[in-house]
Amino acid sequence: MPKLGMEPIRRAALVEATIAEIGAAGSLDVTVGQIAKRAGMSTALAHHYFGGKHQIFLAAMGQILRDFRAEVVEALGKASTPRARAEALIAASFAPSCFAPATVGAWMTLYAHATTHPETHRLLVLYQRRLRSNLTHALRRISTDPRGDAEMLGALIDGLYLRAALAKDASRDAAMAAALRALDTVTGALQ
Amino acid sequence: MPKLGMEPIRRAALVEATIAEIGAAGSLDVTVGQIAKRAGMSTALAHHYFGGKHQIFLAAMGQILRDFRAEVVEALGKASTPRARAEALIAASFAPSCFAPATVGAWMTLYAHATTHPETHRLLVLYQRRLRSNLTHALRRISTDPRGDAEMLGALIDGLYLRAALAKDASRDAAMAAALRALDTVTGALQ
DNA sequence: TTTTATTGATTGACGCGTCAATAAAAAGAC
DNA sequence: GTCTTTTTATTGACGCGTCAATCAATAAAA
Repeated sequence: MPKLGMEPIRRAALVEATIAEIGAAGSLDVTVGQIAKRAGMSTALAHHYFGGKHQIFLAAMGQILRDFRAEVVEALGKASTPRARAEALIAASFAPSCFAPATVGAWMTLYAHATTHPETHRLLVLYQRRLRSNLTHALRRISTDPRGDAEMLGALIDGLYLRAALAKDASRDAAMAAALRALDTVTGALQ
Repeated sequence: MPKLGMEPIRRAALVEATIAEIGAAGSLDVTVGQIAKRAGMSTALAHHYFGGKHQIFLAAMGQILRDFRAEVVEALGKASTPRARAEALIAASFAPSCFAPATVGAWMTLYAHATTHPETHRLLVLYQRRLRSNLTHALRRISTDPRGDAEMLGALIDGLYLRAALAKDASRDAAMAAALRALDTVTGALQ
């Protein structure tokens, strides 16, 4: 009983199932069969709509980045001062959703695959460029070297996230506190 | 023509071949067959000496960490002042050998697998603990908060490495410079 | 003759992607 | 308003390749 206009629904279901399956497995060692099963369809249909496994994964990673971006813009919207903008960026980077198993697994494999797959690499640089741009803008009035400090803070956020996400006792708060402390140090002279 | 005492030789050859193959592929998507071929033996022999693929990879990652550690202790040996020790740790973390394709690939997959494989996770925390310990010791006399600053610097180093290693134009120098700048900031008050 | 070294061949499983077939909705023909 | 055709949806089955791991067999050293 083919209902028309299923394509967007199926695609969304597959992306969601992919993220869920990545979270359950903790890695990208997930088969198309598992994903299709969770999404309630056959493997053939998954291939029909996406063309291949790689494209399914790419869509899933893109979705995760889009979700993260939504969280960022929402947090930035509530911030009025430069300082609040910087804090919002940090808070978004260490939001609970970033520590969901699926998100962590996706990020780690994003890193691992960035070295080989150019499309994956493009997704990663997109994220990094946006974060740097946002941080630079936030620091424009409260740092003596917005560019350099933004680069430093961006790398620090990634490093802290890496450690917190991989630690068994997900120490979200400690990581966020460390990032905020660094922000204090950076802006200390102008505050 | 079985020569005796081949086991350590074969194991070393397999580990070396694994690292080389990871570098060539840029990821852990490497088969036992490829590794064995590069090491000049049959897949059966590789299994005979290591028992399984996972153990071969684990041995290779352990070797990479051991190589890194050797580089660290050598750099630390040449350093006499606390400041020089901190600089040596940073220099070792951004040494050219850390940017060899094989090393980058191994690190990224180490991160990716740490979420699932406990043994891999143990290797990672071993590295992190050592780096933090070394940094804390180096900062003991030149920072007002050696513990906190060591944690921050460690995360910063990881984050900077992550970005530099995955950038097409491997910007080693810039990353190292950023880390040294952060060291300046941290020790500024006591210098 | 026992232990160590070594491999070709094989097995068993798994997974991606394809294809033919089925079914129903939409669009066009008359 | 029926009949036909095309488009969209959907799946079971399967081919083809890959790969990890095993085994039986061979050969030399102890």
